[in-house]
Amino acid sequence: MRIATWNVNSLRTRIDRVEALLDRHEIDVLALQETKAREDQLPLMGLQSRGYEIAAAGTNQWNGVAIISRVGLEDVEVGFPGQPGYAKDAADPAEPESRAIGATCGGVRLWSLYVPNGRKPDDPHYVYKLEWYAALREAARAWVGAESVLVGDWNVCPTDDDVFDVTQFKNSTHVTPAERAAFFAFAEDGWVDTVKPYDPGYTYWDYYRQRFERNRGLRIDFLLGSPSLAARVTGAFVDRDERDPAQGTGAPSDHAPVVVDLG
DNA sequence: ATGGTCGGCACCCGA
Repeated sequence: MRIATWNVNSLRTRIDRVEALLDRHEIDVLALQETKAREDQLPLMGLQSRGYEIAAAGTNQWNGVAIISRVGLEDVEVGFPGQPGYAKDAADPAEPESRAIGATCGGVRLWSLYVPNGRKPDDPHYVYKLEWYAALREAARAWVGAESVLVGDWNVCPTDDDVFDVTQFKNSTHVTPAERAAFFAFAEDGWVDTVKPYDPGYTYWDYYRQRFERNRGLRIDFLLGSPSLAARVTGAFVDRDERDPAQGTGAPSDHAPVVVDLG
């Protein structure tokens, strides 16, 4: 079985690229982030004609996630237990908890995750990000004993090797000790980075300043497997060609898809 | 310290 994750930066804008990706790599299960589409806006025809089902949640802003599967899509769950929302102010209710969707596909429990960006280390969104990480870790303890995988845009560079130049991130999120600790806490619970042994390369390049052409990227998209799922991994790769502005039609997403094979 | 480029219920704001 072949699973993949991709921060697509608008599913409607890039539906042709999604379909081409599924075809090109014969992907069985694809997790998407930043779909920027409500359920009533999903482009379904080309997916259904290829034999895929889709489950999605979110708004048309940044927090949309989805799972596309041709090996079954069961027990769909929007949001994980205890997932915090973000309240813009005391009077407003927390925003909809739509940055995580889970499903069982081909016997594997998969979560498509978009970890909150955090904006700036002194921003309330940064505190929210750390709370979100802690709540996810707690919820994930219930899944680590089964064949499970946590995939998506984690919005963190775990080590300095995962940033093209860490000195440019002095007052930025993604590299702070607290974010890195929040990410590495998953390893303490048994979660395994399934991609790094096969491809430790960047997965994101900013649209500005020809960052892709100069290979000045970040590694922030991960597939963390439970021990029993990690034992099945036979290979993995980052599809850099999908990020190449010189290939394909129209602007690419700023993230590359990440693919993992299970034996 | 800026600015550069994307996307969307858009002419700004968040990534």
